[in-house]
Amino acid sequence: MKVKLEDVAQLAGVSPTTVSRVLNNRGYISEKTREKVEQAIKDLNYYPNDIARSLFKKRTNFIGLILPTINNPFFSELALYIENICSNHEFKVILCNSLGQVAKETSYAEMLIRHQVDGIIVCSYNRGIEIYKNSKLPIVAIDHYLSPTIPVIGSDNYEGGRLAVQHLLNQGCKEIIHINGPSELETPTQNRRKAYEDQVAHPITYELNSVFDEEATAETIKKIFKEHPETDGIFASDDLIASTCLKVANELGIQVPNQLKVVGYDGTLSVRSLLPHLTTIKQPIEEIAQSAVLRLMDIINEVNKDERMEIILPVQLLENGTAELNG
Amino acid sequence: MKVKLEDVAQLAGVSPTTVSRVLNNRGYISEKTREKVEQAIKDLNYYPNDIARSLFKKRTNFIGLILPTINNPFFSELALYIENICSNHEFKVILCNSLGQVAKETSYAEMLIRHQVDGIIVCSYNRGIEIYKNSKLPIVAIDHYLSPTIPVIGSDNYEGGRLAVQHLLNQGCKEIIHINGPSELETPTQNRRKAYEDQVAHPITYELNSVFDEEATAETIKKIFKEHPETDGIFASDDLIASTCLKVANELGIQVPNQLKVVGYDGTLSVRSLLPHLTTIKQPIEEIAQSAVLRLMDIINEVNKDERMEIILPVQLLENGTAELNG
DNA sequence: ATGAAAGCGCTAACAG
DNA sequence: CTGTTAGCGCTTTCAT
Repeated sequence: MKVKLEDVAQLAGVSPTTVSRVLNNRGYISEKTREKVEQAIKDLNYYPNDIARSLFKKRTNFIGLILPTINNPFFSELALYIENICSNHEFKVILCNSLGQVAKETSYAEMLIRHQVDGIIVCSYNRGIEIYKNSKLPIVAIDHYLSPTIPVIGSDNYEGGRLAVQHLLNQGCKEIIHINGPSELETPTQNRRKAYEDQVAHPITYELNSVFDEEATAETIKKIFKEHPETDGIFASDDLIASTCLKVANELGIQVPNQLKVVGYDGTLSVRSLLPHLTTIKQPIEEIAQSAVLRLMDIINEVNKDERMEIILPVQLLENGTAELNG
Repeated sequence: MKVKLEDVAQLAGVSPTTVSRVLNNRGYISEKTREKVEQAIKDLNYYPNDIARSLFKKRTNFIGLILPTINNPFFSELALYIENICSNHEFKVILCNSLGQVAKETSYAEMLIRHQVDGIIVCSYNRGIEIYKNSKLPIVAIDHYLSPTIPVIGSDNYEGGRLAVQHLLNQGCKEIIHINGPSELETPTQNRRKAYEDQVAHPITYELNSVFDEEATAETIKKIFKEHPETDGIFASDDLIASTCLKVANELGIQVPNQLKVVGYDGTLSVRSLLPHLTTIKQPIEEIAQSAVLRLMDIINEVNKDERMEIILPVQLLENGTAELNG
């Protein structure tokens, strides 16, 4: 059997209450008693049962993190920062990969509620998860509008789009095409598209319906070059799509940046390391993580509960080579 | 207040036991009663409290996943599969990024114990975490020997090293250099090095002491070219290192694969997508995840508890271009 | 400065 | 087929 608080009390010759006091540094305890108890804890190699504690306290110090897939440079970097900040605040993270499936996401949300998590950070792509709206659970969303009562953290997507397209124009591109995810998703990401459309005379956006299917992405890109051979600039809504553009261009013998300039989006550490010459818009991922966690904790602790329903952080253009002639 | 089982019982006009029976499909319940209860559950929007349930059952259905950093293609892919398989088995995953720090890893392990996780999957690089050895908790390790009682899951590192070096030799390399992590870590990864040393006449291995510091890695690689300008082949112990080799070679005007051939290791989906021409050794990451989770569940459920202390899965050479003249 | 007792929300004997 | 009761391990009034 696992050793429990009562065993410690017995060995130390005190009551369970006293042991609890030592554990939590609460109330008055004589130095002698404290030492006895601490010795007993060591002797028995005792670890408090946080499940029992949570049951009593109605506070688990767990938060749920729901994202489409952790196996994506943006989400894994975000998750790293989120988990780190949480761990600094004594919070623990339950990882949920929704895989873009509504059913999965719903069942994760239910699981988290049943497990009494103190809050949830959502960065999924799914719409219409009613549970988010009905539940009184503290929730913050990253880059997605889930409901009017759920704060959104994100970066300045319009400005990011503007920077990307402006850069391509500055570099002499005449025929710029935009590639983005499905437009029916209500995500601030669509602001990248809006910025693009506001800046070019005849905007042409290609929509990907499965962002995580590289084959399909490659096919779409091939279609672009077939349907619009005059294309000399591509603004991709993320770096993975941009990377696929480079690959397809390479296969087709199109030279980058001479014949085609490409700007990506996200600027994760992984992509900057693996694809150092990709010009991209860098999101402030660490700041997004920080804001999301702090905002969530505010809601959990009921401070500034209803302030700032939207936090927008600045982005940055990284000129690395795929969109510049003189690198 | 949160609605609890008792509230459901009251509304349905039955005892808490009956509600519990409906919830768990245990024992005999009349159809009428079941319907009443289910209606009450719906009306109250009731979700069972898994914390209370866990306390009673002494089973949390939580497992801890300890890895150096989720922001790494290998670990994030592994984590995706692990979490997925767990979720299929009704297990939930607590994410822990040890950041390669012994203190962090120890405190994570303690946290997991206090939270009564049913088991832990460890893929960290840290040595001498005593807690793993002392605790009676079910643990499996991925690619690391933690103690004689802890099963290890990994792929065939010696064969992987052999394949990589043999390939470089077949492609005509005369002076092959190996880059690896610190040799004092007792990881099966060192078998990649051993295979290399067994196959070349005058093995030269450069050791990185901080695998996750790209700057330092780049410096080391520059040193290689300075100290051994005759180098015409590099076998890197992971793809990120290989990628840095490509970058440095590019900066130095060394042509790949003409003047220098590079073979990496891991073959993650991310790297294959971002760096499709990198020749590498592909680890069976999904199978590793599957084996680890199933082995852990066997230990948790006390079946085949002491069988198979080491599971070694096959690897595969992916010829993509950085080590072949005719691609 | 310390202890006794009640209870967090749920489940599982045991009765009936 | 359903209810009563005790208890999972801990914390916290309330006494003393």
